[in-house]
Amino acid sequence: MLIRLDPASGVALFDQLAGNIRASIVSGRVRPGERLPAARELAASLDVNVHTVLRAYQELRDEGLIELRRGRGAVVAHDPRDYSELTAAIDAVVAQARAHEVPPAALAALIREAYQ
Amino acid sequence: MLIRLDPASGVALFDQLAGNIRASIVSGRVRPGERLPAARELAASLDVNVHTVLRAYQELRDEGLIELRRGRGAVVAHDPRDYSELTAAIDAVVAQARAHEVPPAALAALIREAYQ
DNA sequence: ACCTATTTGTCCGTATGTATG
DNA sequence: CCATACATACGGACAAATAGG
Repeated sequence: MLIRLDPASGVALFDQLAGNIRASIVSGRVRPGERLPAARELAASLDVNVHTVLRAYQELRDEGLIELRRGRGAVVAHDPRDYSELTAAIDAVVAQARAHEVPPAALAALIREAYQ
Repeated sequence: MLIRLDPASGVALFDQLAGNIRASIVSGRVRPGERLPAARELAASLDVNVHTVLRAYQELRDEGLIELRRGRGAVVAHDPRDYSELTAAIDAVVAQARAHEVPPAALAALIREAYQ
């Protein structure tokens, strides 16, 4: 995975990194099930702190793009299949969220809560 | 604001803190426009690290509950709304997701996609 | 069943940058 | 100009889950 970071770009390193990896995933250059480098490895090779990589990874995890497990590492998530009933329910929820101007992150938090 | 944290609870300190403040906001105990204590202040009074408080604050910011500005601090966002229809739609989506055994991460990805 | 290495998760500490007032 | 306060990044430490021998 070819990643270049520019500390003087104005955009945070962890965001540059997340953006870089995100592009690789959505473009299909890294495929579902594939494992990303360990955070400490990647940090060393990019010459940044582990926390910076972990924050990028956690950002991607929150977006559902990768899965993080202790001892296992970061793995690109499998594409969610579409089910018609589910997508209908999703459309309804999104419509409501839009109507109430609820931002995506808040909606995600509400749903996570409801899930448990 | 009366906050108590339990380091041995199993749930992360920053999550306990975010949950505590979130409850205060949605219940109306702290009102829109009201300013939360500065991160370093709150950290000192709770005897935790500044990062822990900042992470909790940023979690709430991502949910749209508070606004963070350098030099100004954390302010409760002002948008009193009725969420009953939204929560009903959320319940429906969660029920569908459960029925189809769609994990939370995948659901979040689907909703995020539908949002755009 | 046990131990060890791997890897993320959290927390602490410190330093510097940058927008606000 | 100056104090305030969040934003980012670095470093170190230990915990907890996972995988493999």
